[in-house]
Amino acid sequence: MARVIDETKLVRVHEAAMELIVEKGYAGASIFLIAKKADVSEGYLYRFYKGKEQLVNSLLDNTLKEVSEILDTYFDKHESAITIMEGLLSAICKIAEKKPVQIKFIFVMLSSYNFTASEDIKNNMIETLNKLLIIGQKQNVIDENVSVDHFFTMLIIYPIQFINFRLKQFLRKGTFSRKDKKSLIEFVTETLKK
Amino acid sequence: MARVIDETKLVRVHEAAMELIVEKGYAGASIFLIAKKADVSEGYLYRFYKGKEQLVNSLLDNTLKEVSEILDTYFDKHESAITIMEGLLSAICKIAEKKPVQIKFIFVMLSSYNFTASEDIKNNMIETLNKLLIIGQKQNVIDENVSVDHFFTMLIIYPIQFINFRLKQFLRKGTFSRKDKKSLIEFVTETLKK
Amino acid sequence: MARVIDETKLVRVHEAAMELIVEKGYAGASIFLIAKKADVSEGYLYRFYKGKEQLVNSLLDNTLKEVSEILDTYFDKHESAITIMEGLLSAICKIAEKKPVQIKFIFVMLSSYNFTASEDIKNNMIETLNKLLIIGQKQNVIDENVSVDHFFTMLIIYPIQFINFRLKQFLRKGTFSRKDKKSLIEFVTETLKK
Amino acid sequence: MARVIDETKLVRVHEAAMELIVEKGYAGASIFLIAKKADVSEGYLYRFYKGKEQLVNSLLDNTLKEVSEILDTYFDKHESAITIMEGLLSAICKIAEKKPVQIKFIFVMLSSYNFTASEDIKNNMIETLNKLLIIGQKQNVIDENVSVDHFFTMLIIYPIQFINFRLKQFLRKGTFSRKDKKSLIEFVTETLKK
DNA sequence: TATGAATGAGCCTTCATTCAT
DNA sequence: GATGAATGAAGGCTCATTCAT
Repeated sequence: MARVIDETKLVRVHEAAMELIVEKGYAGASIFLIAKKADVSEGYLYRFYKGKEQLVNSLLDNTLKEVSEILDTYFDKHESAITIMEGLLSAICKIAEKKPVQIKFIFVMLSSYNFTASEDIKNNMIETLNKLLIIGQKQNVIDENVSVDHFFTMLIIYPIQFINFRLKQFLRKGTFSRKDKKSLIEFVTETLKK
Repeated sequence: MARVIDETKLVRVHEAAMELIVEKGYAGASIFLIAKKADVSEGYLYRFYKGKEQLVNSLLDNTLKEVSEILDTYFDKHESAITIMEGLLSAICKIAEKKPVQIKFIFVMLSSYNFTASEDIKNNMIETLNKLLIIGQKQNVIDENVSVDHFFTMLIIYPIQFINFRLKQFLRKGTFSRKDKKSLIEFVTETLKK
Repeated sequence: MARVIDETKLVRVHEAAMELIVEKGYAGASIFLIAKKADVSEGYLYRFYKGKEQLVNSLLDNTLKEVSEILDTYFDKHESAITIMEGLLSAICKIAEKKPVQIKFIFVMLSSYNFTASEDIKNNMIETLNKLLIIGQKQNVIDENVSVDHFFTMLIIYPIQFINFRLKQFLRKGTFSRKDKKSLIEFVTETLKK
Repeated sequence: MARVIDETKLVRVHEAAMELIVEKGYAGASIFLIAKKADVSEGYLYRFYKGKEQLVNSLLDNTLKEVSEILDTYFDKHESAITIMEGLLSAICKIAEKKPVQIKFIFVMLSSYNFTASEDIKNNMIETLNKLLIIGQKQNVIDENVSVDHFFTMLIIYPIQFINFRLKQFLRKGTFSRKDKKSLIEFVTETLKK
């Protein structure tokens, strides 16, 4: 039998790729650098992906899918819109604490005109958010005048941006604390309420 | 007379660079493409910039400076915090209508860990925003609990993101209408108010 | 028993290699493709050959040896030069019908400055052709003025080229029929006669 | 004004490419090696060709066109089929003496299943050869039984093969002398006559 | 023995940058 | 001053080869 596939390796490639893309941008994250950081040969990733672009697209999809699934899970488990929203925000913050690269990666990729989330993930997310908005408005925790666009931007984009400008040290030292988390959740839910 | 011609050329280079970076990303916007689009030779820009990176950094600074100056202008001319904020938001929207490339460019560049606004511009903006926040809270048009971070994210980042996800057609067809403008200004000011 | 299985495998590798080299050239015939076509692992052939180049050299030698041995066989069995030549030409045509890959392979490899027949095979062939030429001239079936060079080119190279330009569809649809065979044998023998 | 194009450079690239392809095959002739041999930068040829394949295709076309044009010239200038054929053969031999690389290059490329002459050149050549065959048969210098296929193979392919097996030193030391030229022309014309 | 996961040298190609004109 | 021909470093990718299993 031939050597067995080392699953750790692929994970290392994923992490190295995300970190380098965040740090140096898509073009700056060369295959050489990614492979070196992941302690893997340059040819390795071509066993799993057709090329660099496919790797990055797959990474973006998986990362967004994670957020999308968190939303779905909360949506399925709970009835209260406020609980769902707080759960989602809390989950996003937890990712920011535990795996800040992921949030940075989403941040970087979402703001590119070259990469977009796959239609499936986008549609699924929009659908759930639509339902959540209606429920929230029925339950009087979201203002009647809030449109889907603002709901989406406020609930998903705003937190990601807020967290990242922290991590990017745009305004102050780059950490995202428990206090920030509380403040963020409150700000978003209050804003949507009215 | 000769000077005038030069100025036009450089402006053409700037516009071409921004358009191409927005469309194809930093790496996709090659010097060849930029020069071609600007109807200028490839070597031309090296008389003014040390290289591509310096050009782009300069572009980002100038674009942000424009926004910063709009803020300063409104801040100097008006006493009412709400008027200043509405003026700023309105100005951002006007840029989005008149020169959408600029807003797209800021959007793309801000969400990159490679490029950052120069310290000067950043500091000046933060200073003014700080003052505005305090005035706004005194005038009871900004909630007491709004921190500088949220104020900045909501007043500057949120509009840019909102506009761009429109233009990027993330949620729906990519236009930014007068109605959107009104809705955006209302949403932001209402949010900050309480 | 185990040996037999091995032999089949190696034969499959040989055939796959020749087919792919003919179809895609030396560089296009990758080890991966050869192994896949032969239903063998990529590492397999390295048990028998030092590398790709050795494999191909060996293949060329074996294929040419086959032709050389046909010539020797006819030469040993028959006295009439015309019978020997016709036998050889007929045998070459038969290969072209039964195993066209072999003829294509010789065609492709002979016209390369990278690969040459091994000295042994070359020398043996030249020796026999020399004898045959002398006999043929004694028997008045080969013109006195025909040199070894022309004899070799006409008897061996010309048929291979003629067949291949047929198969390559250079002039017309790519088949090599019985009529072509007759025409080829006649043309070559007539040419050498006078 | 910018630097002026150095025509010599491109010629050097062409020669280097042909020489290396002859010596090491298409795959062995790397861009690095070609550029080095031509004393040109690696990126140079991409100003004129889209890639390696286009360069080689263009080279093949130009080389074949040269032969094709020689044929046309003789065909237009002379009435006698034997003069035309002798002229063509003589011209091919002259190329072999003056620019042996060209003949070697045609030899190598024609026997590849990956590269073919462009349809235009092929068709033009076949057309002229067809006319020449008919004229030759009318003038009793080409046997009635010679088919187009044999005519083509004998008049074009045979000489190229003969010359190359000389140059390849398959049978003897690799030169192609005046005596060889005479012998070749005689052999081909005699063969076709009867 | 045979496999095929993993490697990394080397390929083709792009493109920021230089500099002769 | 302005051009654009030329460069060559660096990029993405392929594939012959190795070797743990």
